[in-house]
Amino acid sequence: MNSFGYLESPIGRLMLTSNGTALTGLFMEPSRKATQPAEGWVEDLSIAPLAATVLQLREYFSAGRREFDLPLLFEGTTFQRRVWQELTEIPYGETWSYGQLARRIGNPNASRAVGLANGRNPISILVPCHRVIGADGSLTGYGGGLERKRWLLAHEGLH
Amino acid sequence: MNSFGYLESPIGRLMLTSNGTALTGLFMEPSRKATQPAEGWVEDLSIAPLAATVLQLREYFSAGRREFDLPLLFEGTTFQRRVWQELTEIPYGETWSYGQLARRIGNPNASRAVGLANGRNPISILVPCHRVIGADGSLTGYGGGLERKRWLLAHEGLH
DNA sequence: ATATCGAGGTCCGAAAACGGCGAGTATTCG
DNA sequence: CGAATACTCGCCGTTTTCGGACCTCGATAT
Repeated sequence: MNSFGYLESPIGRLMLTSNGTALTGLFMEPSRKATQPAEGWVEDLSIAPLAATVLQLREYFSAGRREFDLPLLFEGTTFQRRVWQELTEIPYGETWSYGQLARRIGNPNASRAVGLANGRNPISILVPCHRVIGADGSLTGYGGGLERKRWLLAHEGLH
Repeated sequence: MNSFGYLESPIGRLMLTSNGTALTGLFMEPSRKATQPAEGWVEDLSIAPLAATVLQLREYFSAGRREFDLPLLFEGTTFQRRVWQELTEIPYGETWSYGQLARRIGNPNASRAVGLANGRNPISILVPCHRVIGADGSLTGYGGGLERKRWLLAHEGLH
């Protein structure tokens, strides 16, 4: 049973989705991603994975929570899952470059592909794709808009 | 809720599948088709569509039932559904050629494509693809093996 | 700063291959 | 001479393959 729900946050409304046992998505509102719930989905924030996510996100935004402990389910290609998995290794308040990430997953030259996979990250914030920036320190891009990327990094004490 | 179950028959074990309200598949055992139930499926022959199918199949095999009255759900392309729908019009104990069938659905030259769609028929026996043979009377082919095609036609009093 | 080029995964559309055929010609055999 | 086979070729929806284009980069050269 697929469920979803919304949560207000300092960077706008967030949409959460779950397959019932794990979190499958966390999208920012005005993005061209699929923020529309699919057919047959049920709006219900009370199920365990979503309720826990709401709790921890609130703590992240207001109480300085630095890490998350939630069941995540990555739906994507092998390469994408490897990238997303590795993203969760980036510590709070730290940034890596796309190239660094590429080397970490064993494809030293795949930095551009990493950028692509980064952009397809279905679980923003929790999978901190916002902590990846250009090798020269520029922000380069962000699915939810550079404004939010800047906000998140600042919130984590950077820049 | 997807359910499935097995039924022994004179031509071997049959696998039945249902989406809960209609029959979605009837496969013969040693065929390279997906006779493996997919993840999340439940083995349960007692639900209405499957129970009714079992009943009517038993009558077909042992008591000479000539027609079926069951809720079928065709999952396929537009063309395939048109072919499968038309297949159900072939009377018991009769055979059509692939070309005849092609003409019936309005694509006189699509006899070969009809053969393809025929081979993809997900609901064997009930959708009597075994009643389609070559224009010269040869059996040509059958997903469950020519042996079974011959058996079924003989069972319906042919040859 | 800006331009250039090379890198790798993914998406998309085009093209080709693939069959449970059929009709029309050859060939082969009594 | 027929009447079976064998071969050829066109038919058509589907599947697979293939080639570019695209992109949240990075290193190098102006």
